[in-house]
Amino acid sequence: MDNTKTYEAPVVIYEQLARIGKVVVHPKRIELLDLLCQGERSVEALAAATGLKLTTTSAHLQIMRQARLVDTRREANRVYYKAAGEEVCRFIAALGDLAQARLAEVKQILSEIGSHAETTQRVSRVELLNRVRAGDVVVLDVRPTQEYQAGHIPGAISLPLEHLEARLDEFDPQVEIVAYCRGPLCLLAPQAVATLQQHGRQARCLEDGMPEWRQANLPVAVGSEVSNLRQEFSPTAMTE
Amino acid sequence: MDNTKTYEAPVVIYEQLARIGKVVVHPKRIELLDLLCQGERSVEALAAATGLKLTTTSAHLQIMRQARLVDTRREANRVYYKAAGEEVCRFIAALGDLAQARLAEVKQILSEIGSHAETTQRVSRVELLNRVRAGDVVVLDVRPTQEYQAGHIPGAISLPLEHLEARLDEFDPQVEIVAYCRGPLCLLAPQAVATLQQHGRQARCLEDGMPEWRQANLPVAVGSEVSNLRQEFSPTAMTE
DNA sequence: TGTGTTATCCATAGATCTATGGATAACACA
DNA sequence: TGTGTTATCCATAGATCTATGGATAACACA
Repeated sequence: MDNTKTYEAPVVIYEQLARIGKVVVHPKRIELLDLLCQGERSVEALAAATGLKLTTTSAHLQIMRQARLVDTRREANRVYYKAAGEEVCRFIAALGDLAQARLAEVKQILSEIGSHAETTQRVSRVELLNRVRAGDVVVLDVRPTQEYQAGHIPGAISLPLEHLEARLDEFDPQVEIVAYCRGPLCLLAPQAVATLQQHGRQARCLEDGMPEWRQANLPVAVGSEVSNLRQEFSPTAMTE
Repeated sequence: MDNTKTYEAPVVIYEQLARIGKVVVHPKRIELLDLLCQGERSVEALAAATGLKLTTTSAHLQIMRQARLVDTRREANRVYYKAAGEEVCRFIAALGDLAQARLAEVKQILSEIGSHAETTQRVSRVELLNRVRAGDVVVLDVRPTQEYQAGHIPGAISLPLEHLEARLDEFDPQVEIVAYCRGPLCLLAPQAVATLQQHGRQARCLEDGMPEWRQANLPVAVGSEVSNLRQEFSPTAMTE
């Protein structure tokens, strides 16, 4: 059978797809991409967030850049990376969906950590918007402060998960809390809700997370925001 | 900063996602998955289709099986593989979309090969259905015969691309031809249309390919089908 | 049971990838 | 220009992946 150009082109196509596949073969690169879907970050910040050495982080970012999945911007000494378009974030979301559909382990991890959280229905974005207007709900952003400042739901309080337990008594058991984080793959909010529920608070997760909120074209606030909890915190405490 | 279980769970999640990412890091595995989205295949058939040795093919399939992206069925001596659900095919489609959006090379390959084909609008599934009923169009399946037999558009003629040139004179220049293949990543139909147009035939591509036709819940025929071209071919010629 | 067919398992050479220390580059600011 | 900061480049040891020949397993059929 002749093996001329007729079949060569499709092979080339698959090699191109594999360039993108190459990015998502390494867990840390998926984590980096997921972070970059939350907003732009410097290399140093990405290294800190993922626990990688700076040089290793940079090496991973080069691989992502070669696949055209990230864009960069230089500002003074710093280079800021971000996801190169919505398609990238949608692809990562599709990867997460597939993993949830096919890998029992993922389902199990999600349900274990968020076992309490998952027994209660998640709050829809529309419902949250209405209740924020009505003022009968506390919105809690449990991501790291940096991500909160890059963009959060207006009126949301920043309380990174690791500080939640120390500040539990600031929450009124009578007022429902809606927590959110990075999205369906992120376990920060389910963990926060589990903790809150264990301590007698009414708490639920928002459906999905911040990137999905953004994609739904809902309002996004940036920077610090004055806390509207009963007790005021000092700004330094808020920004870690 | 404490590095206890708080941040451990998300890491585990990304490792699970990387299990799936691992599948699409190799061009041949993407090709195999794309083939398996066309219908089930024996290991031997997959080896033949991709040009891999049998043992290599089997090794790739094991990796895909570990990621739960394929299901198997044994029938006598043969083991038949298929994509483990629609999510798998949607994921491969998402990968293709992302590649098209981000990689200029992919756009270029697609437009080069199908340069003529792409200047003319593709035919929508609805339009094709109507015109098949009206009988004023020839539908051409240019995939390998095996894939045609696993499922094709009712009334379509099987003419694998490599035999097209030899049988060009069987097509009436007055009747429009609509060619289809495996989907947006497959270049068989665009190549066929380009060849047909170069020889003075009216030809266009169908939007997407067979998997998308299936997903749209449109009728699918299986097995051989009597040709409805002006000239009849012997069944042996039809089945390679 | 014996023979033939198809797929998987096993072992391994060679290729590729990953993490990282050290050097270098790009920049701000004195 | 000199110094400090941030990121990339370079080189490389060690880890992982790929292709494949040979052995084995699972089955049909005599």
